[in-house]
Amino acid sequence: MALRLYNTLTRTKEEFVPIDPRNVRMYVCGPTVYDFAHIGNARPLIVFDVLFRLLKHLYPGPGTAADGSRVTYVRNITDVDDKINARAAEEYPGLPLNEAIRKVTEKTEKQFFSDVAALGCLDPTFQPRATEYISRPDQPEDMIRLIARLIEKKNAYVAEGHVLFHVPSMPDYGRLSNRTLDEMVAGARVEVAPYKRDAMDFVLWKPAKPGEPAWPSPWGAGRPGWHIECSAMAGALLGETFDIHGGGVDLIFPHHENEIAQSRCAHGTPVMARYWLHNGFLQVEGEKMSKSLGNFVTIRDVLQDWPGEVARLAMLGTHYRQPINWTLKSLDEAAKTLSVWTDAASDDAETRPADTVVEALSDDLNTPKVIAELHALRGRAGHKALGGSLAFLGLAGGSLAEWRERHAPSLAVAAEEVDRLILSRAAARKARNFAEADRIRAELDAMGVALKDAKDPATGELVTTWEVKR
RNA sequence: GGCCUCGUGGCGGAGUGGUUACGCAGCGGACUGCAAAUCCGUGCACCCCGGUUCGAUUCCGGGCGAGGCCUCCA
Repeated sequence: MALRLYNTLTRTKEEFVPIDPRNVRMYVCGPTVYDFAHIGNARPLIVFDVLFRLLKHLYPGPGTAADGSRVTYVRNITDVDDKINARAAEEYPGLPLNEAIRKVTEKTEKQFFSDVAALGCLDPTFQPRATEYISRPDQPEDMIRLIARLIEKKNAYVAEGHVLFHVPSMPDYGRLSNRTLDEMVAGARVEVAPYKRDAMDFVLWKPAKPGEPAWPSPWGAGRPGWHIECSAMAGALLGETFDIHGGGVDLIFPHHENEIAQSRCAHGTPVMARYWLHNGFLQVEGEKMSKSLGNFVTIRDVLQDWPGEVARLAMLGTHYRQPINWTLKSLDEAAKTLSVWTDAASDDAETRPADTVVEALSDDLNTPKVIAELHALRGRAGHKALGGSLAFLGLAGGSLAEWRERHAPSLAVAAEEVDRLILSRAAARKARNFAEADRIRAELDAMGVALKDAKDPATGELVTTWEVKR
């Protein structure tokens, strides 16, 4: 079955045809490591992890990717940025800035890795750090060489220690975000730095202020602009043109537009990536998530209360391009649903995902449809492929079981006491003394114990089980 | 102001030019001494106004409403 993906570049759903089926290549913009990742950050992590899994499934077997498979997935880590500097100075005022920055990035990165793993995401093939690709002679591409090439090709110029990309040098700049230069100039609301030739020009390299981290370059000691990082890392690890580039909708402009400008102009290629995928935004309880509203939710916060698989399922309940409303209710529902599925799948030895699941995913990652298919799978005799499908989707991580165990409310009385009461109730029922039986049931209920009567299908005998009410 | 996305039943959320989404909740039934749990069944929808069409929730135009981008942002 063919994979179809919605391409922002063409605003249509297109059949996915890889450039090289022996090595399908995908790049996704990763985090800037200055603070805990929030639940909005979790969306692209999960969405593109699902796509990664799907690609691996659709392109199985040995290939020419770095790990010998047929899929290469790159998700970068931005570890050089103004926000990092600001945070470092704020958090470790006594330390030299470089040292403080290292502390912030290391700590944040560690937390990030633990967050994504808990959300059931597989490790990407590469997770390059921006600082490692400023100058990188052992790789086919790095930021310094990329910038030098852009200057050489007259797409960039040096001004007051900065290197700037000259936007008008690229005739079809704006294709991804579907806006023309004129429109952008008309809409510009930012004060233009005096050294810019054009208001739209953006920074490739900027001089470091005293005390700030700096790397040597032909244009003086400084640091890279944000956009050039992704162009360099993608170029180094995926080549001049690759298959899929992903990220949040908010990155379309200017980040992805500028990435395209840099990479295409430097390489002289008609496209940077063939398919551009963008996930929609996330709201929390119907409101925009922001620190001022006090509804800022980190992944860590969520994982404190919920298993990663539940958060993942809640996220996949909405199609990735739609806005999603992150609510307690949806988490609660996801927990219930996943519990039911997990119980049903416990005797399912299948390791492959069901065809219907793969089919739904292949239609532009229609995960809500996938969920419907999982419900259908549960209804089917033997639950064939339910377990395999859950594992495939990263929904069988095992922390759900721990969570259910942990959230089973504790009981004030000993289990033996409960068993004793159940026995006397059984005796009362046998004697058709229902008043007494109901009294005992009410007593247990008051203790937080719920009873379930069932007939043993083999013997026809009445069996009473109990559980602690939540 | 420019650009983009979206508007489906009580709620969440797919999809389609004419036949069931699916889940939760509700309702009915089975089971039960009565319940609970479970199972089975089931009602409820396509923002408004025009247009195209034999027929539109689905296509086109307009309106209203929500969100995003244009500045760091997933």
